[in-house]
Amino acid sequence: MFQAAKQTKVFQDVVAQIQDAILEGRLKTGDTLPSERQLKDLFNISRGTLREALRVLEQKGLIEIKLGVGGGSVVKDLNADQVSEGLALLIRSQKVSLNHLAEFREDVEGIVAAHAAKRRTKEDIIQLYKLIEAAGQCVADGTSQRNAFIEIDKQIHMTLAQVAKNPIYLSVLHSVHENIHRYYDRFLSMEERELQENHQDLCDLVKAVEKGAADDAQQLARNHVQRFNQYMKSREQAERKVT
Amino acid sequence: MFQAAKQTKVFQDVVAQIQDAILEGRLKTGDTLPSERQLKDLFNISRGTLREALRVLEQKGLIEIKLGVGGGSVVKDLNADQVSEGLALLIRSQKVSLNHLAEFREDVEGIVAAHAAKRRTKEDIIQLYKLIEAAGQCVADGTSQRNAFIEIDKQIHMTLAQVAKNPIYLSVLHSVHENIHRYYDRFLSMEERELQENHQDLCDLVKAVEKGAADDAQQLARNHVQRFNQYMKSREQAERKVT
DNA sequence: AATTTAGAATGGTCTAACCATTATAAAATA
DNA sequence: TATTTTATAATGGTTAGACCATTCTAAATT
Repeated sequence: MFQAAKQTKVFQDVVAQIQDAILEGRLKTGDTLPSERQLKDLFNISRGTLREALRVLEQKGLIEIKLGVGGGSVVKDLNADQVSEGLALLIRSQKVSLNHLAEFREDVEGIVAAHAAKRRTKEDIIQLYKLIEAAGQCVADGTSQRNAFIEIDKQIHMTLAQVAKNPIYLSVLHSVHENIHRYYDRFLSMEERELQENHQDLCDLVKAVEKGAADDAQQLARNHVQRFNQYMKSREQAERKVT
Repeated sequence: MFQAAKQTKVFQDVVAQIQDAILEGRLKTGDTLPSERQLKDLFNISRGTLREALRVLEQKGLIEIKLGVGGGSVVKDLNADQVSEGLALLIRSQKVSLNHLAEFREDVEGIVAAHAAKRRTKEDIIQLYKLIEAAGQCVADGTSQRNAFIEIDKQIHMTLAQVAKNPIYLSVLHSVHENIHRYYDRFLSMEERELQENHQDLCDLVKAVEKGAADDAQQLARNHVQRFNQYMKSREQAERKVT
């Protein structure tokens, strides 16, 4: 399956060979690569060099390395984790502010809603209404279910991205939510009134999507996100006063 | 509810320490880390383990490793490379099609143009007109300057993203262009008429940005990208017939 | 039958050496 | 003197072999 390695840097050649095998489907999600001691002989390299290659593949999100008997390198299902980590690094290095992220989210969620309104199927709508109902239940249960509500809110947004039928939006939105929450979770303490407002937003949004009203859906999604952003900013300021 | 208790793996601890130092500014862009043999003593680990950590940091885009005397690990300036590579992997693994990427680009370039129209300064406009002029020169010089034209076209789009004053769009668009060109360069063979059309598109777009007409700018940008996308698709079909 | 224990396979780490590349200083040359 | 060549040394790249830590499995024990 593999060839003996040669190039300027040996480990890069190994990375390229295994990566290609994965991307071309010769290695599928869930497949386990041979053990390090077998691989090093297959590639005719030392174990240290092989391990550098595996570490790179792991960091790329292509494999996962498990310990112990029956462990080894398992081919991972590709997802948005890398995009997400890239964004996270940009934020932590202060090249991107949370305001930038908030604006970006507002734009993207608006577009996603518009696409969703154009492409939704009956099944999509059914799924969305299930989530809306679950969210409503959380609101009815009061602020104790706040975290549950926020989780469902996120699920609704991600579902809309799926309904939009363009996986890039799914990846991008996943990254955005991932990073927004990483830095804003500490502020979350919505009152019941705010929960209800948010729930109403989502109801209106899903209705617009159901009707296929792309422009309405886009505007509703933008308003919803904007409200969230403003809430977050006011929370941030409140915290600064304390500090 | 709980978080992983401890980093059992030594190299991960080293990655975290160096990464934090970079992100918190204790290590700045261009700084050179101590040599591997010094670092391994500082961390009190073996060189192999240290090198695994450095490989991870390199893959994350945080450092660059140079060979020879005076070489070593240099702190890199963070850019969109990681986001870009993430997207590239998603495309190569066929989780994302080029049509998806084209749609995404159309949306994003439209929004970027709208933001740019709202936030442009005099200096921005001057820079844009310089690029427009350079592009016009390429068109005048005929199809031999095709590649130069496309390069300037790309620069105009990236400049608009800068004018939009949100670095996320810069990163995202950079990633999109990177990946579009990686897969479409082979098709590029525009005729003079098409070059002129594209140039006219860009002129109109910059004028709209100058006037602050966000909606117009958005629509013009979308049309421009859409034309490019359609051109690419027709090219792709033409190639398929040959095959 | 359930539990405990021992073994073996696998990744994680360490040590110590040698190879390959490259900037710099020394030496040779024009 | 100025330029070119060569040697040196520092640095990353690679190798080899050993041992430790984790974890699944099967044997041994209860």
